[in-house]
Formats: sequence, structure tokens, C-alpha cells
Amino acid sequence: MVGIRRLAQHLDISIGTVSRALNGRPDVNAETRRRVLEAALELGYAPNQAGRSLRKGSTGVVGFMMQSGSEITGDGDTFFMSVFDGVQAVFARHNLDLVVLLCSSREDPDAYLRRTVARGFADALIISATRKQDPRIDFLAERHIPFIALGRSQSDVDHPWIDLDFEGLARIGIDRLVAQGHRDIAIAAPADDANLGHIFVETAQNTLATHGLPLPPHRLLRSPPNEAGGYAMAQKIVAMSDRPTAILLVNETTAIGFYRGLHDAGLAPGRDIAIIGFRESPQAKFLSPPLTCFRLDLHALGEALAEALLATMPAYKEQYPLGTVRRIWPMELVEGLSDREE
Amino acid sequence: MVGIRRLAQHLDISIGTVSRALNGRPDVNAETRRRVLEAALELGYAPNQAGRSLRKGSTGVVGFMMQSGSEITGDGDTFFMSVFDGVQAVFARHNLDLVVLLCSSREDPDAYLRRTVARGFADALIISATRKQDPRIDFLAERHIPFIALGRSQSDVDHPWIDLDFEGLARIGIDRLVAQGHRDIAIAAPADDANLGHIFVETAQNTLATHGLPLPPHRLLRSPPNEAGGYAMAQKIVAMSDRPTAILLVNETTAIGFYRGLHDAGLAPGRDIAIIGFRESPQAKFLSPPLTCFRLDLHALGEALAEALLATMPAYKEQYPLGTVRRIWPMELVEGLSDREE
DNA sequence: CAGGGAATCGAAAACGTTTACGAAGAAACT
DNA sequence: AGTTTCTTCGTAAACGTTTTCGATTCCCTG
Repeated sequence: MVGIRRLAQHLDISIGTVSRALNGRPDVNAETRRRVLEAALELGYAPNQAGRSLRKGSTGVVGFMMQSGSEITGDGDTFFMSVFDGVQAVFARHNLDLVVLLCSSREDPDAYLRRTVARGFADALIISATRKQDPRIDFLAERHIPFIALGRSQSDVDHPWIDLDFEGLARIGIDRLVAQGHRDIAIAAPADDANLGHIFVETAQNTLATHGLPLPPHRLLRSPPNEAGGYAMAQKIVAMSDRPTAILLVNETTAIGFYRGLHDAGLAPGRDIAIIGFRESPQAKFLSPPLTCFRLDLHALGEALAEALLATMPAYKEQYPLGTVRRIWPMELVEGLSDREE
Repeated sequence: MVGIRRLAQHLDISIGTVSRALNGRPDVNAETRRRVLEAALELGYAPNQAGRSLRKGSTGVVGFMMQSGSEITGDGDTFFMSVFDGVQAVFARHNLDLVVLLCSSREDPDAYLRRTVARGFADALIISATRKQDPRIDFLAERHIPFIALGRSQSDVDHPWIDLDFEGLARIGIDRLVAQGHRDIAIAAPADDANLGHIFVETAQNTLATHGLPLPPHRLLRSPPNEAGGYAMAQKIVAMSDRPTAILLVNETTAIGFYRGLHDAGLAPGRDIAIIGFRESPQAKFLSPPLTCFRLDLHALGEALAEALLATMPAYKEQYPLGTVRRIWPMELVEGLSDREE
């Protein structure tokens, strides 16, 4: 492996000059720099990560922490891939690298985070699958590690985050169903420890109330965010004596299982039970009838995450004077046919 | 940030002893080790990654390289998550960390690889989305970087790889369709630059030939591995004058779009056209009628990948005396109802 | 021509860790 | 008691890079 020493020796100049030339320092002769750059390319030299970050005290990498069984992943699709691509689009402008740190299903996420932070693996972190009370936030804030959370928490400490607009989703979804004449509306939310559940349920409840409609406890369904959860939910619904005429789903890909569940019970999505789902995805697009659901610009979300994170990093603060970002990410309704009788 | 120096000072011993205690060296008093471990936990000390890997010459991390638009990802589901979890299960036994390196859609994969390797970011690599001719393989082999490829290539250099059993899939799939009386069989494969396409098509063709059946060129369909690709393919099929009675799909999630395409044309999957798909997934399970497809143990695949990789790393070679692994990963047929008239 | 300033570069320290080496003391043996 | 062996630990070098500091050269001005 060729190091800066070999490179300097090959050019018969000092390693200091080589380093300055490569790092774009002003105090190096133009011709010298040209030679250095050329030789570096020729010998395939790239600065050793360990040596560089040891000296500089920063690594130039940002970690995106995910859990293997992460809820928002669900049996999701390209959700994260799109977000990553947005993040990288911004990072590329600053020579920052994004790596995905995945906490195995056998390790405690909090311990995993502490470990990676203490090792100094990354300069900054993006954490996902934020919980209502998330010790990772306290830890990172206390240590002054730049980070941003994808997903709200109810933490006391002030920190940057971006979250999807679950209030809007609940409000728009309920309003729409009510406007179509539905009075008996069920909602499906994830387990309550995930924070979005809380927000979504509360808003849906309030919106129903503004229309003078109640939400009986048995019409608030809890389900894992996958196909099987949706199927089970459909079975529960069809078995109800006071079967609701409409349902608002907030979990990913539950719609697929829900459709199948209705179908198996001899009911037709849309005609027998109106459905509004979350989130527009390739799979949802191929449901029949097409699912009415919500669209979000994931690439732009990734860019926003990256910029908000840079705004918290000392080296980039002045380039991104955003303060601590607390932002609700908007979604747009995509009209399908699953919520009205054609 | 607390370093080994602070820790040693706090315990009033030398940093050398602290390091030895933490690294499990034999020449340290049992009581001393206990105190060090305790203090490390208390102060939240973890060895600095940069310092450690600079000195040791190895980083203790293995990179899994993926492309943002990676084909096997497709609009897939938890495919990679399951594989990752398997890899980590093995790595955890050796204090190795897995990180995902994702090459953005704007960067050349080969350049990205060279860059990360030159930086000395990881000790070893797992590369995915292997192409027929993949410069990454030549590069890694030439530099003697331990690596394994998920997916075959046609490279001349001998290297470890694990790939899915696309021959078996083609053989079993075709045999099954023929046994059910089908004579007009189409197959759907990805574009030819992905290596699996080549293997799959060739085997399917040969298997058809053993039954005395031809594969006219227009019955070899190319499609991107997603829902839209499946939909387009269905449209093409229904428009054929000599419409095939059965089709074997090898792309991920194409089945979903294909179902919808048939449905929109007034045809029923299974009854009008027999379908065998690839791969068992939560979505496929909720298709109606249930898709006949192939199941693979992704967790075990991850473990096998990890072990085969360790077998190429000098520090672990003797613990995993496997040589250079070249392995076809088996799949198992899951009988649904999509390939027979009920 | 003396002197100052700019341009360019070399020398060396520093980052945090691991590990080879040697020293000191205790224990064991002759 | 003297010698050897074993245990335990401290010292210091080394990993590859960046960056500060100072030295040298060159050019320009007065």
C-alpha cells in the first residue's frame, strides 16, 4: 500500500509539501502541485483514513444508524434507498461519506450507539426509528455529537429532527372520508411506543371529533407495519358486528394484506370498505383498485436531513445557517379508487 | 472524549497496562484487569478507532458495498436486511463490525470501490450486484484485499463468491410447467449485463430442449426487476397472437405487476396463464392466487457469506479453513396456486 | 545595494493506540 | 544464599497523516 512517504520519496520532496498539495493549501507552487496530483493518480495513492482522522480529529464520514428490524423499514421498499441518495447528493459537495451503521437484532440500539460514538467512527449521525423516549438523543446531546433524528421523540432536550406529517395525514384522511359520507371510520396505527402512533391517533381522534364523530376503542386497531398485520386487521374488521365503512391506514404495506383479507372474506376494497393508505409505493400502485394514499419526496427529504445535519456541525455551520431544524415533512394525497364507490 | 490516557491516569497505572488489560493479553494481573474493565465501563471509554487501526493496520470493519439503484434490490423488501443479519451473527463472534457502503447513483461503482479501498476504510469487502465483467473483482484480487462477491461474474481471476441457484430455478420451474402439460412457455429475465440473466436463460432454454420444446425469441422477455416491468410484460403477453400458456419469472416483484397486468386485460393468473415467480416475499404471499415461487434462507446465506469471507482473511484463515468458496445457494419451491388450474 | 515582503518548502510535533522490550520484584528451585 | 524463572508492569517506538513553525530563496522597492 503506497503511503504519502513513498509518494514524497518518488517526487523527491517532503511529505509536508505533498500533503499541502493534495489538500489544496495555498502555499505550494502550482507546478509542484500538478506533479503531486499526477503522481498520486499514477501510484494510486489515497490518504490513509486512520492516519488522517487521527491527526485531524474528524473522520469525514457520517453514519446513518438503522436497526435490522426497524419498524419504518417494515417490509418496505426503497424508502431508505431514496433517502440515502438525497443525503449523498448533499454530502458529495463536501467530500463527506455516508455509511450505514446497522445495529443487529441481537444488540441493544442504545449500547450500539454508545459504542460507535466512543470509537469515534463518525463525525455525525443520523438516527432513525426514533422512539418516544429515546436514550440515544440524550446521549448524543450530552456529548455534543452532531446528529439529527428522522422521526420525532418526546425528549426534553432540544435537538434537530425531521418527521413525516402524520397530523396532516390524519386530518386530510379523516376529512376526506367524512366528506364522502362515511360515519363509521376505523383507523389503524402501529404500537404506541413508536412515536408516530401517538401523534397520528390523537389527530385522527380530534378530527373525527370536529365532525361530531366518536372513535370507539375497538375501532382503533393496532398492527405491525407489514402485510400480515394488514391481513389480520381485515379479518378483525369483517368480524365486527358494527363493521366500519371506511378505514385509514398509517402503516406501510398494510394495505396489501388488508386488500387480501377483504378479498378472502368476499368483500371488495373500495366498494365494501373505503380505504386510504400510507404510503405511495410501487406495490401500492399495483393494487386493484389503486390505493388512495400519500406521496412524499424522499430524495428531497434526504437532502433536507443532510442540510439540517450540516447546520449542526461546527465545520459547516456557517454554510448552512439553519439553526436547529425541527421540521414536519409534507405529504401529498394521491387519489386512487380505493376510497370511493366507482 | 475520554482516551486511554485519561483512563490510565484515573487508575494510576500506565497506558500500556490498560491497553493490555482491555485487549485480553495474558500478562496482566487479574485484579488489575478487573479494575480497568470496571473503570472503562464507568467512564464510557472505548478505544479510538483511528488510533487503533493506525497502529494495528486493520480496522475491524467489513464493508458491504451496494449501489443505490442496485438491481437485486429492485423494489425488493427485506432481502438485504436478512442477509446483513446473518453476516452480523458471524461477525459478532469476532468483534468485527459490518457497515454498509453505498455508492450513490451519481458515482461510478468502480471508482467508488477504489476510493474506499485506498482509504483503508475496511479490512475486507462484500460486493453485490456483480456484473458479468466486473472490474472491481480484478482490482480487489490484484491488491489482495479479502473480499467475496454476492453473485457470479465471468471474471478470469479466481475469487470467492456465492450466488443464487438460477440454474436450479430454471430447471425446476420449466420441468414443473411442462409436467403440468404446458407446451407454450415464456420466460422473463433481466437485462443481459447482469450475470444471472445469462445463466438463467441458458438453462431454461436447455431444459425446454430436453422436452423437445423450443424457445422462440419473442418468448424470451426482458424486464426490469420491478412491478412496472411485470406490468409491461403482461401487456406484451396478452397481445401475442400465439399467447403462451405459462411463464417463468426470475425477477423480484415482477409477479405483482404481472398479476395486475393480466387482471386489467381480463385474464386470471393461474387459470389463464400459469405463473411461477421468484422469490417468496411478504408481498408475494398476499397475491391472489398465492404465487408459486422459490424460497431461500437469507439469514443462512448471510452467515455463509461471512464465513467464506473470513476464510480469506489472514487473521481468521485457520479458524475457517474453507479455501476459496464458490457456492451455489439452493432454493426451495413453495407451491402456491398460480401455476395450476384449481 | 540593503532591506522587506512574498512564495515555497522542509523539519518536526502531534493525534491515540498497540506492542516489543526490558526492568523489577516475587517465587521457586538448587 | 544464590540463581533462575515467572509474573507483572512501565517505557518508548511506531503506525500515516496534517499542520505549525521557521528557514530559504526570490523578487521588489526605496
